[in-house]
Amino acid sequence: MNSQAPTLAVSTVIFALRATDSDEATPGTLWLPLVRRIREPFEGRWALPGGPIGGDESLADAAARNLLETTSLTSRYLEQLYAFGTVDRSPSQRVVSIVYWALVRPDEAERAAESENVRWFAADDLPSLAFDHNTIVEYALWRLRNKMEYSRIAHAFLGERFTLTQLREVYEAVLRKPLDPANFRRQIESTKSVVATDERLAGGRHRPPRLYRYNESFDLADNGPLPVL
Amino acid sequence: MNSQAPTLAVSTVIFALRATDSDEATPGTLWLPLVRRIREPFEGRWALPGGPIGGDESLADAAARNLLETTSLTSRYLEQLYAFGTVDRSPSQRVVSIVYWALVRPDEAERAAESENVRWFAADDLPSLAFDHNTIVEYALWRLRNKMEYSRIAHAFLGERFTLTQLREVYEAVLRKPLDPANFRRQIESTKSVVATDERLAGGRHRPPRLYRYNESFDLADNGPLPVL
DNA sequence: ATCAGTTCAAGTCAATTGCACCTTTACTCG
DNA sequence: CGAGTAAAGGTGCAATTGACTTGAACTGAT
Repeated sequence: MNSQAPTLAVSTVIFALRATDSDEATPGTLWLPLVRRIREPFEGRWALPGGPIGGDESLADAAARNLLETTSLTSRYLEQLYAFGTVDRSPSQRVVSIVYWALVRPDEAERAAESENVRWFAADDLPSLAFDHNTIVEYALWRLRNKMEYSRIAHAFLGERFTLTQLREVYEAVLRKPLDPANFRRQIESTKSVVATDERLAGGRHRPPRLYRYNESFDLADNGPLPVL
Repeated sequence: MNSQAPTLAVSTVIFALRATDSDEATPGTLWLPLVRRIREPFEGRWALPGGPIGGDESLADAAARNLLETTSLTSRYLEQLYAFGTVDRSPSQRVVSIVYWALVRPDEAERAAESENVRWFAADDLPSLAFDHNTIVEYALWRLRNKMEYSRIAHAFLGERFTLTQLREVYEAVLRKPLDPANFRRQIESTKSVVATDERLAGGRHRPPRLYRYNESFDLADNGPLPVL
């Protein structure tokens, strides 16, 4: 029996929407940045960004800091996913990982410049990752898709102003199914989660769509009485 | 800056339904067992049962073991709630608590004999607890009530066989609102989550209700692709 | 043995919601 | 100015929900 105290760490699954490189017309697919491990175990393999928890920071703070340090990313949406702690998830050493998931907007995503040790991957087409990180990403994907249907987190993928078509395309990319534009419009408008501005987006070869913004006084996440992160 | 590694612990919020002592007719209210702290900090105050994680057990195993050791309770339903880790939640020492929540059936609940250091409390009427445990219970209550509406966890409060009225009383006790018996019956039957047996419950001064059992091939919790606990 | 009381069980109906499809409007580009 | 395109708004059907009603089955008391 190994009576050594487990090591505690935080990791983060980051999601962003990016246009598929080859085809500009496709609505966009779900991507996530991974970092290459530079030491054993799993040296050279891709893994979720993460690290230890500082003595003077909360768990969410630690997740955000590790995110910034390893990928230069910041996020407007960060939520705890799950604590993973089976005995065999890391060889030789017992590690308990408290995993967060984050949504970043396109402008924020630009900061995660690809390098030798940071690369974006399509969420549906990942390589074999270090530790149990494939399992973790799968669970995060399930949570994202689940939460997409009963909350308004989709907004965290977009910038300040957006059209309803752009918002719908976020849903379509994450849920991987087409949505009826008319019904989508009605549903979103009925929730009052967005506010119409009097601006419009010109440039397309069609009627210019109205730009919307978030309704600040609207709970996007629906996480109950959780202590503020 | 305190660079000491945080201490890791598991705690569990346990829910059970018990008839209100004074009035046998009331459908039952939500209760949870607490243990009295026998050392500083918060010596003498009531707290959630919990303890350290052994080197050879998973997080859920640790929660179940601590549950058994401190309250003699076992549970058929145990799910991770949240990891709490703000810096100031415990004085003098940095503690990260991975909290589980459990549902126990009436026959299981009997095992938690009240003693000097274990006592049942009504969920809506708790004293001031140790650490941030009041916050934790509040969040667990929110999760329970939330999950009650989209999953079939209510069954975890009942024994092998039960009437639809008993099942409805579970919902009424947890959600704190009366439900129409006829509509409730229709909804439950449409989900196929229960199977009618040909037994009936005799003894009441009325038409004997049919007994039902769980549908084993039905996912009660809807927790996605989480690794099996 | 009959009756009163209680609860199970099944059915009705109106209101609401969700979803598929259709029409009109307003703009850009050639 | 006309063709093309997507926004914006509307219509109707099907499924679901909630309030209510009715009849059946059983126990315990008279």
